[in-house]
Amino acid sequence: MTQADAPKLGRKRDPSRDTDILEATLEVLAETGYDGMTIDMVASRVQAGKATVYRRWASKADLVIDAVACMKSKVDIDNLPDTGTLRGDLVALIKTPTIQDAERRAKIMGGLVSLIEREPGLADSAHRAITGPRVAVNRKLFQRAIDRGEISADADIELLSEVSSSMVTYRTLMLRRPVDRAYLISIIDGIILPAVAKR
Amino acid sequence: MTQADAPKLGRKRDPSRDTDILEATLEVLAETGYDGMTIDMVASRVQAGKATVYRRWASKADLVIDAVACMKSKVDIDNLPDTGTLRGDLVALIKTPTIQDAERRAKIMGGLVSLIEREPGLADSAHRAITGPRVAVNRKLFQRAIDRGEISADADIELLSEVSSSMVTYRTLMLRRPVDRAYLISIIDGIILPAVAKR
DNA sequence: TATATACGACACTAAGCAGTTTCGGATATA
DNA sequence: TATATCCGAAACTGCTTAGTGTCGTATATA
Repeated sequence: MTQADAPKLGRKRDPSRDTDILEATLEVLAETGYDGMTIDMVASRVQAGKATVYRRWASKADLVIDAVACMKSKVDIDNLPDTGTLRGDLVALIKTPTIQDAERRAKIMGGLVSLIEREPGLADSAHRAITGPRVAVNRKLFQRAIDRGEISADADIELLSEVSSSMVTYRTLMLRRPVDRAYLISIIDGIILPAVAKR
Repeated sequence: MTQADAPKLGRKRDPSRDTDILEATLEVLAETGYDGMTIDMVASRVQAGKATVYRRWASKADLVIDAVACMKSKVDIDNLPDTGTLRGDLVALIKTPTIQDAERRAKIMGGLVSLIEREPGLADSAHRAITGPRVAVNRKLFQRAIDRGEISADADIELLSEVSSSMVTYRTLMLRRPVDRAYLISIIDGIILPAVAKR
């Protein structure tokens, strides 16, 4: 009953094409932005025809929205480092693949700006899929530090959790300067930790 | 000699059309972004013909780049408030027109993302014209606070000066949430001031 | 084996837009 | 007054691209 109207005859759809196309969509989106991206760029990147794309998604906007919604978080929030100090935890999350992922997410976010302008409802789900997971990780690390009495209990955790995402996005999209280990460390040591220190 | 090849005959160009068109360009850019903007939108907004635009700028990109470069800073860095405390100075800069200007600049910056992608050299001048002035103001206020011994002398002034611009831009473009007085105050009291406090 | 659908490839349509040209009228010089 | 340039308006060209349709082929059911 779950597939009541599923076709019984004919060649089956290849589900691996779905994920291939969604992944290619994110790549092109990060490289050229929504307006610069064409369906042909996406299709040809995975050796597919446009028809194969339009058989699955009704429009370019639908494809992009779905691709963003299907993004997976790179960091497992249920298996975070626990070094005993907030600084140790934050620094432990700075690894080459994590940095690259952060830049990639910033570029995807930038590619979405013009689409969000036209579909404001997308802002929420975009944030939830792209930067939300990292903000949630920070929030959890801060809360843990408060619970163990390491940092000020009345720190504005919500706002502080968004600092690194905001600054990485800004640096990547607007300043076009590289996000490297030294920059992320300077955010931790120059802003985050001083701001939460007990006094 | 300065106008050696200036035409002697015929109707003169109306210089007021230049500024009208540049101003309209920034408006449309903030509203629809670079890719969504058409020359007709800009021209018709100030009751001009496309030919009048193309007589002055060779291309859409040239027009936008010039419009951004000609942006004026809303805050006069040589006439900053001096309340005696860093918090007082920062709060004194939060006025309705300043907030609106900050949101407008964020949207212009967002509208430029796709153009910057194609012309990376633009990133520098865009930052200098749009958010640079506000960062410079913060830097000056911080330096003054250090000079009077109010805040920690080894605070990372450069980074801290960029915090508010980063977060306002992020909130406006990505989260699409309003930037109001309460939000700006929370940045000051929840991040900036705690981070620079002497200990 | 007959039928129905998916596939990649590609031709095709329709719309939007950058940039050019043309027009009648206005404004400057000589 | 003759000439040259500007103006707003609008027609026009050329290109790009979203989305559709078609083709020959591959793969599923019955």
